[in-house]
Amino acid sequence: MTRSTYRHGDLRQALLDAGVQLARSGGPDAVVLREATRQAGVVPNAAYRHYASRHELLQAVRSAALASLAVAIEAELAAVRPSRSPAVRARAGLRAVGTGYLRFAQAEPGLFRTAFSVPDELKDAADPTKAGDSGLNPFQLLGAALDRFVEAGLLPREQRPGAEYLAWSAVHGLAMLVIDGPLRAMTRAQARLLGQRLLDMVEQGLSASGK
Amino acid sequence: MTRSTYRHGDLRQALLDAGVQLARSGGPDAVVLREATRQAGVVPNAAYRHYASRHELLQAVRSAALASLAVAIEAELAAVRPSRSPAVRARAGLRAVGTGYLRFAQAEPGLFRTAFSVPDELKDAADPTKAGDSGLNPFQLLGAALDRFVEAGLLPREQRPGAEYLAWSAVHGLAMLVIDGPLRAMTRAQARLLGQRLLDMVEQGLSASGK
DNA sequence: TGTACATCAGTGAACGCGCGTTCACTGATGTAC
DNA sequence: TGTACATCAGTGAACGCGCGTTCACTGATGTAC
Repeated sequence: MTRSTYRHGDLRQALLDAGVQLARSGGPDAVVLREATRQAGVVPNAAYRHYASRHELLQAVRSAALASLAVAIEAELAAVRPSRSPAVRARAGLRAVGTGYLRFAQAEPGLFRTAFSVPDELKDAADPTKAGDSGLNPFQLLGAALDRFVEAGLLPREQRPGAEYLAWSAVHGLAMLVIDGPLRAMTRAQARLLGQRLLDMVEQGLSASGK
Repeated sequence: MTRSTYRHGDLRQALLDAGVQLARSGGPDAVVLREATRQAGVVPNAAYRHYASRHELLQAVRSAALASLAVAIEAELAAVRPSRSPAVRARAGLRAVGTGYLRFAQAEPGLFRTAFSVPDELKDAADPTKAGDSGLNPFQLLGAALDRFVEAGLLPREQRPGAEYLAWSAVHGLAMLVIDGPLRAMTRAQARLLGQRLLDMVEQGLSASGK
């Protein structure tokens, strides 16, 4: 790519876009600084005007990937058909979060893997660059869904703390096995079916009061 | 390392051992052919007498890692205290498989990550180099535990197919989040507790007949 | 039991690769007067 | 409205790095006679 202008215009954004594109097709290792500058039509070291290092660019890409995931979950939540019963609504909401997560992983495996490589400490999670349109990041969206579970009486309040890690584990594990692991030979339909069964399990497993 | 003999003795095994050591401390990317030869006290290209490529060495390391995982699960299974009730035995067996899996992930994160990088197609799973002392690989150990679940009447027979993927997902996801992901700041005790809660969820979620 | 020889495990030197990063620079832009 | 100048985004050239892999070799070992 060649430019007509000497100045690029918005190289910072162009590098980020290129980085996202690289992550999309090859995961975190594919986010190569030199390749991003190539795609932006710029000499390699020009990147250093905007990012202190390759690592910093990768972090920006990661934030963008997490934000995309949040948006995917929000889209699924928005599609939940309303219901008068709070319990039905709560179940549908949790299911929507899980479904959105799994769909995103399947549709954008490269971004998904990037989002969870060299990860956040949980405390960094509040960073707004990782959020979706609602201003919540994926983890917070899950938390909110579980809060509604408690309010609807589907989950004993004393079991609420940490419940996001349980639900998250199940869904995250399936995502990893399907996109990158031994289940990657599955068809999309098989994976979707398995995803729904998994969400059944989580729902049942969370709701049932501890033994 | 220097040798007194011109011949190495068992370079193939020495390279594998070095590879395992590298994977142990740095995951799959750390399995660097030149470094393995360095540790074996041999010139880099000597490796090609025994492995066709770096990739082939990595595959051998992966198999070894899976076998270690199988052994860890078997150890947990062996520690299950006997019970006359088949249901109690079945529950304890499944829990042992999950616990062994999580313990291994926590104790040997590098090997764990290596075991699941660039993974098997499921059909390759029968390879005996990936099995533990029982001759079963981790996936097969899980399957056997679930068979006992069915026999004990804890899982409807028609829900047995694919159930290993559900249980596996949950446990695998937690393992990933804890060793490599946003939960890696957790203490070992916290992680163990969370692991037990997760296994509760799986048990409850599998047993409950579909809604 | 001794010798000739084939085998093949390990050597030595070198390759090309693409990467991240540093340096001193140049030239377009926008601002101060 | 026009000119001088500071700013700083992007350039050009180069670095050292460690990697996987190929080549022609050498020399210890074990076997055949």
